[in-house]
Parts: sequence; C-alpha cells; structure tokens
Amino acid sequence: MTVGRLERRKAQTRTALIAAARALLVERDPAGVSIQEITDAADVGFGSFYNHFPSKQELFDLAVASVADEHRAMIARATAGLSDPAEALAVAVRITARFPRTHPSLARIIDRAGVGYPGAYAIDDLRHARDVGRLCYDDDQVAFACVAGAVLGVLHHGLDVDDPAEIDERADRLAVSLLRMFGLVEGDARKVVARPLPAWWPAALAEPDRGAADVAAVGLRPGRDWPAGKRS
Amino acid sequence: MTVGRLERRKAQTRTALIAAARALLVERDPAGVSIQEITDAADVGFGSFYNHFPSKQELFDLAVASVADEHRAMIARATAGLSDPAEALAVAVRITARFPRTHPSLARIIDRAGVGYPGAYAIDDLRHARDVGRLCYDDDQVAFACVAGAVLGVLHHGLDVDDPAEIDERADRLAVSLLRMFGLVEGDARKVVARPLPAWWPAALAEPDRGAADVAAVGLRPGRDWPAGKRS
DNA sequence: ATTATCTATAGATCTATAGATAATGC
DNA sequence: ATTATCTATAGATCTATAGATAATGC
Repeated sequence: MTVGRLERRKAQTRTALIAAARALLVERDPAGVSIQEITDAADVGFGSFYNHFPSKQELFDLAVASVADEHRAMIARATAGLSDPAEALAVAVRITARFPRTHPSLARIIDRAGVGYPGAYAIDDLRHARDVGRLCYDDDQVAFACVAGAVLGVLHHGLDVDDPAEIDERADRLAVSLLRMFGLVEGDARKVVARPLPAWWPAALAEPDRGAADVAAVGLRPGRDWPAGKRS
Repeated sequence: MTVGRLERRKAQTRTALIAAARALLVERDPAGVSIQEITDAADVGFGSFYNHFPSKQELFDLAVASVADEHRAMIARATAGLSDPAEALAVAVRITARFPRTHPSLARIIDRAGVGYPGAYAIDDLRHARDVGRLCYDDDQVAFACVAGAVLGVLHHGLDVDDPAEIDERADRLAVSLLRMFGLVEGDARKVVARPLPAWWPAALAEPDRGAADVAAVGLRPGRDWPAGKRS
C-alpha cells in the first residue's frame, strides 16, 4: 500500500493551493480574489483547482483552518508543562495578542476571519482552571466568547500599532484583564502575567525588564468574593 | 433657501439605496450582492446608483454607519439619567448582547461588520467611570477593544440561540464579567446588572423575575485590590 | 436650462467545464 | 489503462458609462 508518485503529486498541488490561498488572505479580501489568481500564485493550471475544491469558499475555509491548527499547536507548545491553568490561559492570550508583532501574516488572516475564527485558544485550560477552582465563571459559552472576542479586538487594533513594545504591553494588559474577569484579584493576575513567556518566543525589541522578583511563583488561590453566594 | 422638490427626491433615492443595502446586509454577504440587486431592492434605476456612490463598498460602509448611529442613539436613550457610569456600561452591554432576540436585523449586520464595526458602545461612560473611580483599567484602547470584542463574540454566538431567556442570561453574564474585569467585585457587579432595563426595552418571553431586593441601588465603591500598587 | 433618473449596452471580468496532454501504474 | 494536470473557451455574470427621458427651477 505504498503511496505512489501520483498521490504525492496530487497532495502537492493541494498543498500549493492552500498555501497560495493563505498568502493571498494576508493582503486581500478573499471575495476579490479570482480562482485564476489563486492558481497562478500556486503555479498550477487553472482547471486543477476543481480537482480539489468545489468552490473558492471551501479553499479559503481550509486555509483559515490550517492557520487555526498552527495557532493551536503554537499555544499547546507554549503552555506545555505549565502547572497553573490560569497561566496557560494567560500565555495563550499573550502570545496571540502579540501576533501583530511576531506573526503579522497569521494576525492578518485571523483578523480577516473575524469572530467566526475557529481557533480555540486555551479552552481546555480555561475549563480545567475552573474545575480545579483556580478561575471562576458561570457559563462556558460566554466565557469562551469573551476570551476570543477580547483577544480578537486587541489583535485587530494591534495591526495598526508600530511600536512593538506597545503591542506587548497591550497583550499583557489584556491577559490581566481577562484573569480579573475570571475572578483573580489584581495582584495575582499581574503576577501570573509577569511570568516569562517561553524562551523560544520572539522577544520584543524593547521588551521591558520586569525583574526577577515578579516572575516568582505565586500560590494558587481563587479570587475573593466568589462564588457569588453572598451578595452583600 | 427653501429645499426644492428636486433635492428632496434626490435624498429619497439616496435613503432608499442605503435602506436597501441595510436590508440586504441582514441576509447576504455584501461581496455577493450586485449593484443591480441593490437598485432593484431600492426600486431605483440602475444608473442612479452612481449618482450617489462611487462603489458598492461606499454604500455598504454608509449602511453599517447608519446602523451604528441607530445603535448609539439607542444606548444613549437607555442610559440617559443613570447616575452610575458602571450601570451605563452594563446597560449598553446588556441591550447590545440582547440584539439577537430584540433586534435580529441589527444583530446580523453588526455581526457581519465584525471587529471593525464602528459602534462605540458606551465609551464615554467607561472613561467617565474610570475618572470618578468607579471602574478601573490601565489602557483605553485595550479596555475598549475588550468590551467591543467580548460583546461581539457573545452577540455572534447569540445568533445561533433560539431560547430568548438564554440570550438574556448570556447578555447579563457578559455584563457581570466585564464589570468584574474593570474592578468591581462579584457582588457589586451582580447588583448593577440586576437593575432593570428601561421599561420600553422589549422583555424576553420568559424573563426571570429577579425580585425587588436585588434591584435596589447599591453604594458606589471601587473593586478591592485596586489600583495595583501592592502586589502582595 | 438644469438636474436627476432611467434604459441600454460595451467591455471586462469570472466561473465551470470539456477535451487534450502528460505522467504513473500494472 | 488510469489518473491528474493543463489549455482553451462558452456562457454568465457584473461594472461603469453614454445618451435619452422626465421633472423641476427660473
């Protein structure tokens, strides 16, 4: 059952088309891109398109899905080994909101995909954080929508920001805000966000030195005044 | 300098085109709508389009802007006379996130406009709330992006929800979450959100009765552990 | 006379397919 | 022989404009 040259070549064509679609999505509104342009960019015959995709929409959906896969893998790698699920959420948010600086192509595609972007950020970590009492929220759907929406909003405006340090600051403030939303008190939230990102993560040109004290581990305690039993 | 019949007729045509664009935006992706369809829907000659707008994009932008104007006016009316700026923010968020139930057409258009939607929600109230120490946040841009993004995220998913009570619950949970994000403690946030919406606001079919006690006024005090001076 | 609307159409797309070509599989 | 790619094109759009028509302004 060896995979023949034919199948490999077919897969290549398919990959080339998806890659071309991704590249075009960075700069262009997909509605304004013709199939001819896509096949030209992929260096593939026009008719080949229909051997793989029934319509432009299908291809662009797959292109966005491939971005989401890459994105999820990046988050998984960056949060692997973190014992604090609140930190995992924070890291996912911080690296995603930094995309306009670190991965501008991904940022533009995610921005274009908008609220329907299938990236799941750190949903599992968020759920886990609630299960162990580290974070608090009432409703999964609302919580996920808040995280995804707020991240997307900050990422969107980050595309217009030139100063790399400013992008990083906003990303970290967003993470602090979300942790606070999920019940962490201000001080804890800041400490969690002050922890360093993975060493392989591209540093900002002018990343502020936070000092060693702040990045020390903090104890896990839920935010005060939660759950909402007492409404004094 | 009386406005002649000619000018009025011209304005009518323009209005009809914008109204048609709005109606089409509810159901269709603007990229797939031809100018012919717009002029047909507006009951206007095809060529008239170019007397008013240089391109489809211009028209659709104006259509979205008209939605945003209406939206802002609605929020202004609903928050007029509220002494607590945190409540003003909450009301703006609560009514907007209810749009999938109360104003499905507006909801679909806002959802389609996405993160770039020019609606400003209750930005002035948010700023005012911080100035008077009622709410706390570091960065205007991040705060606005969080509010707009989170509202858009919840609104987007609300479009798929059939149960009107569920939409209302999510909207109120979103408001509570945002107030907590801005430094209110859980109990205060819930009290603010428990206050009634304006009487003219369309009630849900099965709106839960929150009881009179919860809607009583609460004192204005900022969330604890803020500003972030002490990072114990 | 002026102004906006309307009708008709030229020109430029763009999609989807049909049929030819080239490469692999057996 | 089979399979995927490529070329060429028919048919169906869609945009933008030109010129005719209708209504108001003076």
